[in-house]
Amino acid sequence: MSPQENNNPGDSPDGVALSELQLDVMRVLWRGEASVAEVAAALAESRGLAHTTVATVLTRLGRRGVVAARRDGRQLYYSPTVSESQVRRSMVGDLIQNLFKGDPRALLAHLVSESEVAPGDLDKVQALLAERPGKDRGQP
Amino acid sequence: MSPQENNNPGDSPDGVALSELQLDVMRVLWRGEASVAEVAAALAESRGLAHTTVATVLTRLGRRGVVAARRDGRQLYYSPTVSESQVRRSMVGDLIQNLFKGDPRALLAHLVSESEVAPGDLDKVQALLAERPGKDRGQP
DNA sequence: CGCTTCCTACTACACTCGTAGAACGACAGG
DNA sequence: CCTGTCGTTCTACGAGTGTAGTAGGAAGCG
Repeated sequence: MSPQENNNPGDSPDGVALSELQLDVMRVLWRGEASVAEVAAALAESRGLAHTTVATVLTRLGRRGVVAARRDGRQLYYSPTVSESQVRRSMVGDLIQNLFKGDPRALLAHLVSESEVAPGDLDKVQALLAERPGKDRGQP
Repeated sequence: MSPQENNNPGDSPDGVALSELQLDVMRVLWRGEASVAEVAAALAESRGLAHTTVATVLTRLGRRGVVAARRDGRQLYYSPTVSESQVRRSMVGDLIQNLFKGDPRALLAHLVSESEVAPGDLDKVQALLAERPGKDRGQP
């Protein structure tokens, strides 16, 4: 399969659930386009992966349409086709659906009761978000 | 494998990540001990599963130590060995770790910026939690 | 020009999950 | 007593994942 046109006709992945490794890889790509070697290098510290492993992961992500590959010489440069916030939206949504009956406020309650967030935090968050409106909904 | 003593020596599952189906099954058990048939019946509406499928799922959950089986005649009655909030803690924790660099406040920010929770919600949640202190941390 | 090096593509394997059929044993009804 | 019924256990299979080796081609070095 040529990696350029590896996007199946039924593309545009809206339900994007990624594993831990896949997220680690994506996080590298979200910092900018990267070759297999660059991704492998970036993950070398945290995980000692063979670089064919990284290649496999990227190929499979490509098959799922969540990254796109551009060939330059014999090197492949990968870039994400989904933004981080898109993935967050999707995965947090799934979690809320599965674990909190679809009620986001139940998750909030969990956070508070687990002392993960304090009463004052919401104000701060609110203030922060007010400063930079729009944020990064939808990738550039 | 006899389902009574199916708990591996390295037991006590603290990292409990469950799939959607597994959660559906657990939700039934959290309402009280149930046989395979009862679980299958409870899920019959939402999912048309063969009851051997349910049996398989329960067996596998048993192997992982998240449910315990009690035999009565030739029937097996399953009950959870982990509480719902334990699972929530674990899975929300994972999500925060993987998607929000371990910062719970980043998840809160996401919730707010996605308009999943409104500014006033935290107060309500807080009030609710104040009424019933302790809640159900750790199963009975 | 030939050999080493680097990269991708293919293949492989162990494991989990969703899903379910087949086999087998026990119990109840005629 | 024999046979059907019901429940568990075993086996199976396709898909996805983590992980990596091998093959094959291009590119550079001497």
